[in-house]
Amino acid sequence: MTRVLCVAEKPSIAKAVAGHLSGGHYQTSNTRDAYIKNYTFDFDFGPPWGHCSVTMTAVKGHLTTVEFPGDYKQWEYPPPDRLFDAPIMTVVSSDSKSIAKNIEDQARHASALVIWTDCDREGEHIGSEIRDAARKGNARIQVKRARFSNVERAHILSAARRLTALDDRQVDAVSARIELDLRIGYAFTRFLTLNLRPLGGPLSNLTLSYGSCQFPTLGFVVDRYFRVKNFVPEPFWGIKVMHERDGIQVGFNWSRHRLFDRMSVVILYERCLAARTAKVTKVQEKPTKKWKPLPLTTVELQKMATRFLRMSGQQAMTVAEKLYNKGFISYPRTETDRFDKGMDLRALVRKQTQDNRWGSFAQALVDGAFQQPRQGRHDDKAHPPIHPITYAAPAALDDNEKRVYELVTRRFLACCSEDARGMATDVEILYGDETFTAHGVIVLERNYLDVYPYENWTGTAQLPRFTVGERFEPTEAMVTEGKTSPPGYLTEADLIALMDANGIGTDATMAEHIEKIQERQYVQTVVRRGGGNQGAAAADDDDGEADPPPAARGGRGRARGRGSRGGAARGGRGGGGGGVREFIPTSLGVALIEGFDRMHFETSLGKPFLRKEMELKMKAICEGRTTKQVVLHESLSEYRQVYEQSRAELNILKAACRQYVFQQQNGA
DNA sequence: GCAAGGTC
Repeated sequence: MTRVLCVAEKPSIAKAVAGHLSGGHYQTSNTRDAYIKNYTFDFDFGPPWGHCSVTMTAVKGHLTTVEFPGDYKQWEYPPPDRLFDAPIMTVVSSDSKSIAKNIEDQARHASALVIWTDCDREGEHIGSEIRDAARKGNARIQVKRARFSNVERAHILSAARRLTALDDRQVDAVSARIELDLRIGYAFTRFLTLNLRPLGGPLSNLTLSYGSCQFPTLGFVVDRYFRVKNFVPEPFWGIKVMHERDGIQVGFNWSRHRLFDRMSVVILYERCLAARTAKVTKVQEKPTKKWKPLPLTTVELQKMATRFLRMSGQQAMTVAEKLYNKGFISYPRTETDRFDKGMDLRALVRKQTQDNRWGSFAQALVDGAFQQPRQGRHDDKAHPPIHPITYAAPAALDDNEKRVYELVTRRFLACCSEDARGMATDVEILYGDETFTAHGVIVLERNYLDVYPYENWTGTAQLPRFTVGERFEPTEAMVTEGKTSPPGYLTEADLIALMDANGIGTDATMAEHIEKIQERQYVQTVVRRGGGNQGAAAADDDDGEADPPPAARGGRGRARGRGSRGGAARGGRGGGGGGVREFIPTSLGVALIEGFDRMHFETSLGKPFLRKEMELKMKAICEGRTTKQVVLHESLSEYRQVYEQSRAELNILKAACRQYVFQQQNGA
């Protein structure tokens, strides 16, 4: 009988796959790693192997790391730029030695290896690490790869019978990323630390790290900080028309919205008054919907947790992982916002009917209100959207777990119900030469909103009846006055959204990068008082719309408008109390980003473009348009130039540090 | 002492 070794990316997948392949009949043995078990059973893979004796085990993510040889471990010598072409070694990481040994031992008895890692790039690379470990035990072992995107029984069984090869292009793409991150991260970290420490003061014992993800993340925080700081409010004027009918006050908004010239507005306003009556030119009533949310991804989970649960993204992930390990929710690291057609979602809804908060809602879905969730455009081909797996009674969870579980479950139930429905009315009037509009909505069916308190349908006022062609004299018309307002500092939800949009980090690491730049003392958080607003501009004009900052973009250096809030209370990690945490850079963070921005680079290190470029190059390797060797060569010579120039213009960076960190007033 | 990516 052919002996086959199967290896998954994590213990939970090994267990699930072993369960499906064996039909639940497997033997379990412990390994020297507390979390990893070997499962043995028989399985028929179909031709050519047929009936096999199988051992299924797992790794815990990457088995190996890369490092420099011993003579590059000192910081003082050789100089940091030697790290661009120093040799590097791939070694089994210290906490994975026994796992690698287990695979090596098991491979000795097997003639084939089947890799069951996640179907994403990193998973492909982990597969290659498993392959290397197995070949140490058995150089001639045949290597196959199973491709699966969830752990449903039928899907796993069919994956086992359609084995493919490991995709070495994806392996190469990741190994290029690993090597570049190591060389560039180490080289620039040493460069910054060694060169800026001599400035003394707070710099003398800090580690000034550079990383392809942490620096752009810092860059976002600094960028927003300057947009707030340099914001110059601009006054504007508008016209508002009010009319009362059937006991309802209707506010009509000016179609020109607002103008930045007072005299023009006054003239237009006087023409309105001169006309005395307004004429109704359009009345439109039509059914409208508020769409239910998309299935939950990691990025969305983190954004929601920071907004509604007063947790940091990092905390939310820790809690979600606990819930996952207890089997209550699905894998919490996913980019996928569409459910696989084959999944039995109704069965998952049914498990929630026993709850006394959302049970009756779930029951109504089971009884016929169920709707297939919307399909988003993202699919990582590795994991389904985050959803509850089994019912968790409140008593089984601690406080934070309860809140995250509730969020995941309510989101899931909302996804499986109907969009909210309403009737929208639009009325347009002509008053003088000016057009005004009023908009009203009545909510007819709340549907998903009943189970989803995180959203509301606002502006839901009913309009009184108007008829096309009728004339009326408005109860009131006035000139309004306001000024543009600055954006708020970045909230964690904003920051996560920016990282996501720019491809900085992965769903699993974004929260870590945010932690890292705090640990490095590049940024700090302050608590904005006044509650759960979402970091959008708090508009002080009277029509409730946020204004983009007009003049300030890019115009750094002119310090006007709101000043730094550096003296405000330091944000506690635990959230607590009211208020949303906002990120502001420290003087050190500003100095580093400003320093690099003032150097004469095509693309500054503080901007997200370099990481984006790396992403594109990885994609090109995967698609066979270039190779790992070419990418490494190109990127390293590019970064070597950046390094050379940074060294040549070091005085600019130092000047920025003196200016911001030491508050001295001489620029570059 | 230094990166980013997996996972527990």
